[in-house]
Amino acid sequence: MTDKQINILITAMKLFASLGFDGTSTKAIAKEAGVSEGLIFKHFKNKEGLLEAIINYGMEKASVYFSEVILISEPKKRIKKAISLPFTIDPNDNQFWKLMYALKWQRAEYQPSPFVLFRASLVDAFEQLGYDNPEMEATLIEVIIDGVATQILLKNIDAGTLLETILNKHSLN
Amino acid sequence: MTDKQINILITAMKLFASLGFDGTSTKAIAKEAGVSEGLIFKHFKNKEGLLEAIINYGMEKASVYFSEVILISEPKKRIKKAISLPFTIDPNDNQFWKLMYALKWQRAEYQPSPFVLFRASLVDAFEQLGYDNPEMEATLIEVIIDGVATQILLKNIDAGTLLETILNKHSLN
DNA sequence: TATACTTGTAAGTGATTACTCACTTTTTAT
DNA sequence: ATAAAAAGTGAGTAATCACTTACAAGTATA
Repeated sequence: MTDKQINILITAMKLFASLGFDGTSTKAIAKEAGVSEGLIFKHFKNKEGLLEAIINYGMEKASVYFSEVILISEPKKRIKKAISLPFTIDPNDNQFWKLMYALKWQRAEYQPSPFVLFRASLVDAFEQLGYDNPEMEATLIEVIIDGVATQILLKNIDAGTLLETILNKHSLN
Repeated sequence: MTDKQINILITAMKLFASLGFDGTSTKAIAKEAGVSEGLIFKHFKNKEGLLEAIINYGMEKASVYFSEVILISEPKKRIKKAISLPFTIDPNDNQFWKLMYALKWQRAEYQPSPFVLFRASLVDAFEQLGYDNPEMEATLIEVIIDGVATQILLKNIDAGTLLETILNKHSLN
């Protein structure tokens, strides 16, 4: 991808994140990015293709963090790392994650594969630890991640001691 | 409100919840509700007014549940009840809450007053229990509620034993 | 029954939408 | 240097958007 293409991508991502996909016109994206409207369609075929490109671009960067969790062999450490994920979101990526969470509520079918693998590695960790119901324990971790992400991305809470408190309640330190 | 008005309201809520506010046209609402498009504007002034009416209608019903929490004087019981809230969502109200959560990610400024009072009552409960950081503990409860709601509304998880597990980790039973 | 008011409709309105197309400019390869 | 390909533009397009308006039908009260 060229610099100009990435420019369009980032601009569109910011607008989608703040105004929503349907609330953002291709004209507005072109104006904000400083290119002609036609160029968007030359590069990304249509508006939907632009959204897909944004998601792929973002998930490619994000999957690095998921891998870091999955590759930890010691189960308790893996779970600990998983919970810490939303606390370590790069503020530069805030808009991408806002867009991802907004899409969650509007496109029921959509569930990127990194998330699926991530969940499986959590279930595995709880199995190794001999928990009665590893599936449910994994769900509880997802609950916390979703909840923390919501608080961090929407209100800008002071996450300072929150992580430690959560780890305490789950006996993970 | 007349039956016909409520009919428009419910129809619009369903469409907003599944297609998004911007993704739903007033023409589509009228067709689905079996009324003329003009009638929507006669009753609700404009599309934004329709959304406000939906939110007011839904929050009025929902605030009953918030009140039930706030009115509990024993702090531990109040917190317990708060956590149990998302587990007791009436499936008939699923679409309303999906809409509310979707709006959260698109309308940063919007925060209905029942939520504000609800949070204050949580902070108060943790203060009564002598916690070091009642604000953070309240945030943690909100984290759990947001996370559980996300899981229940989007994936339809078996919430069976999840509530008990959460209450256990928080020493609330 | 006559009058006033609300409820409802159908056919519009200008503005905006995603997208196309004919064309020019820039880049790349030989 | 030249030809081919890619990048980029700007003025279109039909369709759809939220919303209006002129008017008809229904309903309540005198």
